[in-house]
Amino acid sequence: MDRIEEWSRELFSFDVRPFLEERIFTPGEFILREGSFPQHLYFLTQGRAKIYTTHKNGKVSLLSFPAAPDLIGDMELLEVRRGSLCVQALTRCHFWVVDSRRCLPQLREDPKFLWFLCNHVARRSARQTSTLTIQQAYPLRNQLAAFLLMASEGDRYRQRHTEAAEYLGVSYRHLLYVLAQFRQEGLIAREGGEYRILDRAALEALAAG
Amino acid sequence: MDRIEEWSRELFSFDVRPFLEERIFTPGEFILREGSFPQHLYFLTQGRAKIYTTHKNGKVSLLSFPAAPDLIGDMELLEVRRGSLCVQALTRCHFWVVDSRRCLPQLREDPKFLWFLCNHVARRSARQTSTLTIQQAYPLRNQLAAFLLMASEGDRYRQRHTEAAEYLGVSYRHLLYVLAQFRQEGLIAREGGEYRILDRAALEALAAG
DNA sequence: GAATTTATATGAGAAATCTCACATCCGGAA
DNA sequence: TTCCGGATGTGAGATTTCTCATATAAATTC
Repeated sequence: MDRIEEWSRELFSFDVRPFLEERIFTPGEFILREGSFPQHLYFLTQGRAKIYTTHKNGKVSLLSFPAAPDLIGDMELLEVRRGSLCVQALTRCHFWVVDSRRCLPQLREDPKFLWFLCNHVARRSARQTSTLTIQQAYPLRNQLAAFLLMASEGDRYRQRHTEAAEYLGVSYRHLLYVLAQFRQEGLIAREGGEYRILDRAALEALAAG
Repeated sequence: MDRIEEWSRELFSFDVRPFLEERIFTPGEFILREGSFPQHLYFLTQGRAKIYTTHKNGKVSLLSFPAAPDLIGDMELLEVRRGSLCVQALTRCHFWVVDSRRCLPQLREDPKFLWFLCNHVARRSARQTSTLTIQQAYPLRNQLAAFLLMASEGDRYRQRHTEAAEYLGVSYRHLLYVLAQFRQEGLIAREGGEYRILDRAALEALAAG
């Protein structure tokens, strides 16, 4: 496969292929589980997963939906986190898996890879900053508007409400409440099993705060 | 100053001193302002600052209180953020300032520095993940307990309520409400201008969820 | 020192959000 | 097919949190 060669040349200064393995996870399968200590770096090349954590009070926080191309296991490589999150495949997921334990010395000396990693982690941090402050400053109404726009394909929105609630950090009940409000205001409409965006401009205005 | 030399040897493979400058900010002074594009990396060696952002609806989110040793301007160096945050000195702040524009080529090739940067950014991201999910899953009661323990020195808590409210992402009114609750339950007591922690164990239990 | 701002404090009522209860619908497993 | 767990939807009432008004104390400015 020369896709691998091209890709590995782009991200690494050294030949990473000896430490590389291709791997496929089926829907529902765990890439990382709470309490596990991965020794690998997972490059998601195809598919979609979800990252979440469960709290002592039983609530689940859905952190993100990584989709190809993305990187999983970076925080664990940097040893800033120790198995506090779950990563689970949503669709069939293809990975290029780097045995980071075996090639850690090379990784630590590879400016090309490290620059990529810095950018990757920093981008995630910037997203989190934004999510965190928006969540502190606005009610669900505004956040949901942004989420509808972000998670819809064209005018169609078809996410599981259970997942959306966990992602937005509100109760299922309240999510349905605000969705009903939007419907009543003519911003969205239900069509069979999914929703259709009727007034994109109004949602964008809400999302912008 | 050989403190600088020692420090620069620890973080950089190349001689960073030609690009280095020492700088002091007085309390209240801005290190970064909203809308500015810093071309520098600020190593906080002494003092304490605050990072915040203001939303369109007027609310202020206090993100963190960087204290020495810490790093400011890293996200901007990596170009994942463009002047959306304010950083303001709380106490007199001493910095070692690297002119990152002039030495960007060296920085991008320096695995020692990049490894440090990765770790730094990743640690911040891990903190944010934790903050974000805890905030989604628990009411102020629990978060405040954690904050009191974190922000107190010994048994004494003496933070500005205005700042605490912005940091915790709740209204001033509500913060006072829950503080009064804690007082009534005998967890804390007011002593002059400050508070004293009476029942650390109970607070720890609350903080743990 | 007077004036002005900023922080502290508290009340009342409204809005946002949560919990729990219950009904329906659908897809997969036996 | 039947059964069952999960997802959807809705109601009622409780809890958390917000907004606004108001008052005083402390700090800053002039």
